[in-house]
Amino acid sequence: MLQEREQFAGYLRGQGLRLTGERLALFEEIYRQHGHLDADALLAAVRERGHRVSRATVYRTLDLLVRSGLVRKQRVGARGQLFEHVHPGQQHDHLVCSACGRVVEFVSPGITALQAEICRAHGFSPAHHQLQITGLCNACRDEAAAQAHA
Amino acid sequence: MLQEREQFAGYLRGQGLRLTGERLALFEEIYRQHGHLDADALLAAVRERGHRVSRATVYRTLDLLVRSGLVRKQRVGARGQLFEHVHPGQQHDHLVCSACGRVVEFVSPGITALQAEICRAHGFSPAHHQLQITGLCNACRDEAAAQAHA
DNA sequence: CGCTCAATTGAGACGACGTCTCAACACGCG
DNA sequence: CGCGTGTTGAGACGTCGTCTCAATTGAGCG
Repeated sequence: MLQEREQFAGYLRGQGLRLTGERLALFEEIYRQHGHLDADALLAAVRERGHRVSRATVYRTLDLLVRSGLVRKQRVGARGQLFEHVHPGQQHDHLVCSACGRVVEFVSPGITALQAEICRAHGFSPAHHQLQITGLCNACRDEAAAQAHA
Repeated sequence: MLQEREQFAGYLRGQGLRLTGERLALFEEIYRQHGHLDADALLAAVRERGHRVSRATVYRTLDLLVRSGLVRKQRVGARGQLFEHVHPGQQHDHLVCSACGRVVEFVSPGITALQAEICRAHGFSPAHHQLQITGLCNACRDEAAAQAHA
């Protein structure tokens, strides 16, 4: 994480921007979190630690983090966008249960190869991909089956 | 399309719902369109043909079409959700240019196999998937290169 | 054919989410 | 210290989708 922090600081320096307390607090919080979280959750978590930060600053800082390549922004599930810090060399994707909304992460080694091939065929330079499989998780499938019986 | 219309009518009948003029107009319009479109575009297209339909009805009908399995709803690109009628046996995915926002469809035969394997490993029953590759299209890559030169 | 009642609709209020504006503030530098 | 630019918070604003509710429609039935 120290390396990432240096990357963030370097990006800001290079753009003539400042590494303020708010930005640092948001950066650290997003790296403390294991999975994805939305802007509101991030705001709540940072405030929980005693920082006074506004919603606008959360979105502005997330935008900077995305630009610096440290954070990924995705639209997954029903609404809103989720943020998560980038895991170097290990991009994961999502299984979404359409009944309970649960999101499970998985790693798909085969996807990257397919991605490169598809992009070559269409003249695209891929930056990253986002695969989302929608379906029913174990629990919800069983529940649906039980209801169908009754 | 007659078959699909029958499927829609059958779904409605089965639920004790009615096949009204508004629903039929929306159904036909979404099948006239080749690719994806958003709710506003659909509303405009239907009004263009002389039907008076409200925004609420558009969303309500789209929901019915999704439930009946005829239409797919996806979040792709920056904001909003896109709708498109289902092409039987040929699910396509999307390349999104992060510079100009252009969306290109492609078919990925290998994805379905990977999908099934991943779901098996995680105890999911897949309903469908959504793969989105973000990057730069040919034109925008050239433009970016030209700007870097100048 | 007209009744009845549930389904459907349109208009607009509402809610979630993200962006923008602007005045006040902070920080680096001469 | 004072200047200038970057940053911030509060809240207004815009977009997109949902919800409410009164008016309307339409299918089934006598």
